[in-house]
Amino acid sequence: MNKNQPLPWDHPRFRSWIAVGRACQLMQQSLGRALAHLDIKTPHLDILINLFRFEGISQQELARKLLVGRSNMSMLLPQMEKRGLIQRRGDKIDKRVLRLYLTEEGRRVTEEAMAIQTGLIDRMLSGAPIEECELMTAHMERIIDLLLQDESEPLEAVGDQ
Amino acid sequence: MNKNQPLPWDHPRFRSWIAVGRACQLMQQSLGRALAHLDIKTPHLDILINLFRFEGISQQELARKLLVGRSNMSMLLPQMEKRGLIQRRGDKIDKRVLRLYLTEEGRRVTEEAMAIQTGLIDRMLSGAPIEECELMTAHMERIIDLLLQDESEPLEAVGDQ
DNA sequence: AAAAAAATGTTCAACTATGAACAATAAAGT
DNA sequence: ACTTTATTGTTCATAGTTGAACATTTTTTT
Repeated sequence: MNKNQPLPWDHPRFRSWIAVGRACQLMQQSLGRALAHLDIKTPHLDILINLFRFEGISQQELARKLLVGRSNMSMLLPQMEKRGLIQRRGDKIDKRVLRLYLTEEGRRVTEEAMAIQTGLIDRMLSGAPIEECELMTAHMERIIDLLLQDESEPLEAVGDQ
Repeated sequence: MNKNQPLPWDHPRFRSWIAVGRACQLMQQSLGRALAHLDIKTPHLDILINLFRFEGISQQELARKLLVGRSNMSMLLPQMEKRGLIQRRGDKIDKRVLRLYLTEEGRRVTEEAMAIQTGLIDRMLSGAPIEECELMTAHMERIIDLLLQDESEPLEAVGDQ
């Protein structure tokens, strides 16, 4: 089509997003290493944090919040239950759903892991004033909203050339 | 330790980073869907973009740029070569290294895929003025630098309690 | 020059994540 | 009440990613 278009790396938004992706990737790796001594990995922490905040949530709801498939939860949760971090109890009125609760041990591990994660994030974002962080949050949440909308729609024509 | 500490979701930097992670996750998924008709996936595009920019790079250098292991490249590159997107030629002076080049087909696919990706990014970041994008880039690149430093060091005590 | 150390790419076993097919239960339609 | 449709969680085959062990080649040390 249009040759001599500005190359992507001359495009501020493109460069910006590439950097975001790389930073995420490295944060994930770094957090994984920092969590090793607690014998949990980052997917487990994601789960624990959500249970800490939304106790009694169902597996389905949890999967939606984490943007993963239900089967993923079916893999991870039983193993976390065996490790004594969480407990699964059937809902009394709807016998299909399993509701999730932290054990005492789970709550302890979660608090410690969250302290580690918060410490890491603080160190990494120490150069960003609070207002700039909140601005970033706003941008990211807008992106999340837009993409969740897109997920419902089948996506017709992309690009208007 | 300290009970009654402010919970992480009251912490602006924490909330900010969680949102960044979710946005990345969704962007990845969305880009994957938008790329399906080209018969490539996001890891392939990452590779293609880097070859587009740094033609003649070695597998090792490419792996470092993408923050993945060498074995990953050994898996993906031969299959991309069979698909006719790239070509691997041994370095003349160092017989260990394989240098990577785009084929004509590869360049064509890369340009189309980059247009799709740029379009998606533009749409998602349309609410963010250029200066804010560049500010974000600066923050992210600082994080990347810090984390790459950390990777070298063994990481001693975390947290100052 | 010979030996030791390092670097590059490959292979392989282990682990993770995913989506489709499935069983059990609930809700809606008739 | 009975049938159909939808929802929840599980299982399984598939595909992607990783790190360790390895062969080959280069660099450094002796």
